[in-house]
Amino acid sequence: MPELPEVEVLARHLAPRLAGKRIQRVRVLDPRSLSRVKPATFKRTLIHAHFQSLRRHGKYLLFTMRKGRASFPLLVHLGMTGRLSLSRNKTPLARHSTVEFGLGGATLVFDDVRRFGRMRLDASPVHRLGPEPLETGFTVEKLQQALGESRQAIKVRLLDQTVVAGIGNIYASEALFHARIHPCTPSRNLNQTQLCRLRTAIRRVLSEAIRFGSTVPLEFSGPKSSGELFYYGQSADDRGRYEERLRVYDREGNPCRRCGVPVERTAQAGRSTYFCPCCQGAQDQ
DNA sequence: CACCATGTTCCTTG
DNA sequence: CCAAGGAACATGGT
Repeated sequence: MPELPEVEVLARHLAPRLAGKRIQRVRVLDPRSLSRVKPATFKRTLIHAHFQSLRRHGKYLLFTMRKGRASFPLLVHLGMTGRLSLSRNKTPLARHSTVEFGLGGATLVFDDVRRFGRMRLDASPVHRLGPEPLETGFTVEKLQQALGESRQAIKVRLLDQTVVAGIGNIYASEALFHARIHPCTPSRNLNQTQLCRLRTAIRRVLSEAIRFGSTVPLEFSGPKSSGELFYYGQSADDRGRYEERLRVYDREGNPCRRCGVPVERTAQAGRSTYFCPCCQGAQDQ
């Protein structure tokens, strides 16, 4: 589920609810969800620690924990299917729970079907990330500088987290559609106009998704019922609204919403790319 | 059974 | 050095 927008929405949801909360219990149900730290160390370090702050960096959630006078990081990456939910119940809607934090009255659950998500106690991966696309400093010059002189296809380049932080497979295709750039264009061939459109398109698709409440429809069932439950929505209504917003992703063979020509799918770096052959025609220049 | 999947990392080949 | 491709990780949906 998670690209930058989902992680951002999740961070905004959790930050105020976790602030100041103290971890009373740590359960590691699957040690594969931990990276570079043994379960015993993980538990010993986090037990009795407080949540101090939470920030998103790319697709990472960076929690700053506090224990006594010392602060330390807790870094979470959701992988493909990771979810974090805060629940009052003892049995949250988590069928594949791998790590749980007992907070006294609530439980923070890390649920991850495919188990590509990771938790760790160092923030080093954050330092390798490229610029944050939604920050004011993300100018055309910054984007150009980040792309460098690479001949790599722009779609593949956008998935590189050291180039720009937080763009995933869905928004790479979506941004290139809005920028009217063919996904196979060598990135160094992009002219000033295209770079300008690309910058705008990236910021547009990401911020629209955040505004929407996230792309893979997020659902807050909490405010109505338990008050603290959070998970990705499943309703057909949510999915419908979500899919309506996508212009090309997962729409192979369907008419382009702009010109009506069938959307095409191709594979790049082992992943699907969707584009409109008419609106995103030329791959040179 | 085959193929696909919102992510990252590592390795090999050209 | 760069780019591309594949595999690995693990599980579920179609």
